[in-house]
Amino acid sequence: MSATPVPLHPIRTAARDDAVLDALAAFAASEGLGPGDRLPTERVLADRLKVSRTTVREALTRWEGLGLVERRQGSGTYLKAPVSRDMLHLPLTLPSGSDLDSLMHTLEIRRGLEGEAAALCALRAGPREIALIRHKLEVMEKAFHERQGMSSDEDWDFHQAIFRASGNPLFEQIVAAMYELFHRFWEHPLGVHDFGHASFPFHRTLYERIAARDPEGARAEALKIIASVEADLRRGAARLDITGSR
Amino acid sequence: MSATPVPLHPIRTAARDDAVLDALAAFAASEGLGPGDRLPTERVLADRLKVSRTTVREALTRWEGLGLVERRQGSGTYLKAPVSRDMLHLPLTLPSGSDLDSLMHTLEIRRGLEGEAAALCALRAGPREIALIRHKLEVMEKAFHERQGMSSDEDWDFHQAIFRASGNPLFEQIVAAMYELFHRFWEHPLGVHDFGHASFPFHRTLYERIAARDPEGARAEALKIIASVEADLRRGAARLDITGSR
DNA sequence: CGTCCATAATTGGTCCGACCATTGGCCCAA
DNA sequence: TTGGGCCAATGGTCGGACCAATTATGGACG
Repeated sequence: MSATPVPLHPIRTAARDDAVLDALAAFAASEGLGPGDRLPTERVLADRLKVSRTTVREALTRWEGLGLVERRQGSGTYLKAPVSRDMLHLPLTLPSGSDLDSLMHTLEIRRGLEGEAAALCALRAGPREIALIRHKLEVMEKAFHERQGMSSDEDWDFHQAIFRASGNPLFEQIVAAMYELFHRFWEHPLGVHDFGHASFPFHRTLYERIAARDPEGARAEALKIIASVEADLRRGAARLDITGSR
Repeated sequence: MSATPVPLHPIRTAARDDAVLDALAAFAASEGLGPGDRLPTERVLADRLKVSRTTVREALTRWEGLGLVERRQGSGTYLKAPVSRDMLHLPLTLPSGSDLDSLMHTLEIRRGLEGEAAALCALRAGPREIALIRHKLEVMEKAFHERQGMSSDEDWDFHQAIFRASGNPLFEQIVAAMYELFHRFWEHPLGVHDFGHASFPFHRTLYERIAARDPEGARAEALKIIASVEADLRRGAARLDITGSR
């Protein structure tokens, strides 16, 4: 078979659902609708778009499944996330990960991405971004000393600032999903009440390597943080003798 | 804020849709249905489950949006991925730019993940996995020589085999999304008709490092592939003088 | 005047029956 | 064997109806 350079997209004859979502995204953009805002009722949409309510509902159902929208019976349909006409929806489906392996898997992804993001951040961050990262670091350190332990929120704010300074929005979104995945099954620190403690000093060294515009140094420090969390996780797992089942 | 150990699942007022999906997942499990298999007609499901076809359709629409299922009018509804009652779906919405920067962003993600996956693969792959990777490599090399150039499909098959051998299903899913994001705006090789050509030899060296159980060597070879594609992309962009807009 | 509660209107959730568009198999003829 | 045309099956859309939860309304009562 000879090469077929053209992907030959299958022709979409019926794209009514997609058309509804496109129109809705355009509407949200023109109206400046953001998360929390309420969008028109299904009946209004059906009337305005000249389609049946069934079609509107099918379209909204898809957005609901993607977590973009929340429907409240008797109240209305509300935006949960910013929507746009050209967005890529990446549904990650994985076997119910309440076991140690799944937690480790999220850390493996983070190991790859956090190192890369830190390196890129050291290359691209401007003075303003570096100042912001420093600020987040200080907030985190303050919270650490006050509460005698790592604080998830402040810790995430710090990492988030680094991702944003990397100039690549994909880092933040993917790692945010890993964070959520991780915390969904990490309600208790597995009996290790100083969980994450060991990773604390590396946050400052990571900041220093970024401020020094040292990509490889920053990457190394970021990897230390992940390795430290991994070690804590293994420690807690060994203590609780987690075997894999929920 | 103090720790709130209980996730507090939002109250599910209406669980009819979910009940349908649960029943369908159970059915798929009992029948041993896998990807590619066709599942019962909407009308049959509605009759069997004692719900209306509308409800069945809403449920299937959610699965369709999650990419678990594919509907073909006039033919039926087919499984695209293994489904299970307790499976975690983490929808991820990414801004999909159509400019050069976005293409580069996907490569930055791949740089982090492919290196990590290659290293893990070298650590964990068993003889069977390594044999499969070798086979995919040979298929790719054969296609390369026959068509005088890289072939996307065979190339992806090779990388996919590596991801699967890494033991972490997240790698394949995330990078698959990056692939899609990349190819969505890369119909033509930007005028570089030997696009990807330079990355060809590194595929074999990558395989050799994996077969030798050399994690860091495998990581290095994987990074060479990404760097090569990046260089090609910059080359094509420079030629076409792409400035960012589509 | 303000508060409280029953009532009505609004809105999403489900159901039904019908029809359309596409697909795929079947049969028959060239 | 091949080709075309017919036809049943299947997903897609439609309109209308009713149910359930929520919210707004407005009057009664302290």
